[in-house]
Amino acid sequence: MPRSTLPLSDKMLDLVAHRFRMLGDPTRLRLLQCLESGGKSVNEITALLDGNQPNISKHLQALSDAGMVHRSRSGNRIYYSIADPVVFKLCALVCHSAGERARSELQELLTTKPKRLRR
Amino acid sequence: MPRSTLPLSDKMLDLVAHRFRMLGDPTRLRLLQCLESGGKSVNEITALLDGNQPNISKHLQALSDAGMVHRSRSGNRIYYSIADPVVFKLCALVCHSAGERARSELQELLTTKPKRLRR
DNA sequence: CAACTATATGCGTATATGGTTGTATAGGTC
DNA sequence: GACCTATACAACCATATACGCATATAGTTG
Repeated sequence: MPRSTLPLSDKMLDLVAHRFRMLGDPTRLRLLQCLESGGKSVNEITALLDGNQPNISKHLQALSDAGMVHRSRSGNRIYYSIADPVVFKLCALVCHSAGERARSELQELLTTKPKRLRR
Repeated sequence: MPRSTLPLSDKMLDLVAHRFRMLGDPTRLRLLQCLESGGKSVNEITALLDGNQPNISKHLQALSDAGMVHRSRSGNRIYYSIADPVVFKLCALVCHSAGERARSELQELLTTKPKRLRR
């Protein structure tokens, strides 16, 4: 019985990959970012992000299917909200890591190719 | 940090999305998992994962381009190794979150009927 | 140089994904 | 009921991605 979590089962790998793929699109990241300040209706989101409604709706549904946002109806509209704030933690980690990498790349560029770049 | 990190710039959004997309494929997750115990040559990885070499090589290159693995040559072979262990933290977070969701979904299935917002 | 090994690349194909447009459906209002 | 709004769905196109095969490159050894 696989007790250790690291050698993930194939199903778990697919599941995890699917979640990462959900985060792998700028439009969806924008959506999540937009929802961080609180749940919003599709209309509000569409206006805020300046996108077209069907596209927004499709991405929201994808996120909803993945269980990353929660939907609830209120009269005529449907409100979406963050289902699991862990996404922001993930983003923060990736941002930090990406920043680190950019910095170290810059460093390498500066040391291997001496250029007069002042800061 | 001079600025708030949350309203990400478009470029940063693309970069973050790209990194998430790199993690959004089961084969690449397997690759990373395989490298967690230490750097390995393409040959070793190919054997361990029972995949075909060109495919493995291509995924490794993608990961390398994204700065998530390191390459180093030793004689005839090329060794790949994890560049940033943050990927495992990310995976752990997603695994935990996905597990939570699966559990709550099961719970919901057992207690209520599937909700439908349409039709 | 030839032969071998290890890794990378190019190509064709199947599939997945994102975006746009048009339309259908649910709820609210008159 | 007729009509309006908000949202979802379907069909389509373009692009991206993953894979497998064949082949090319790089290094090593005889």
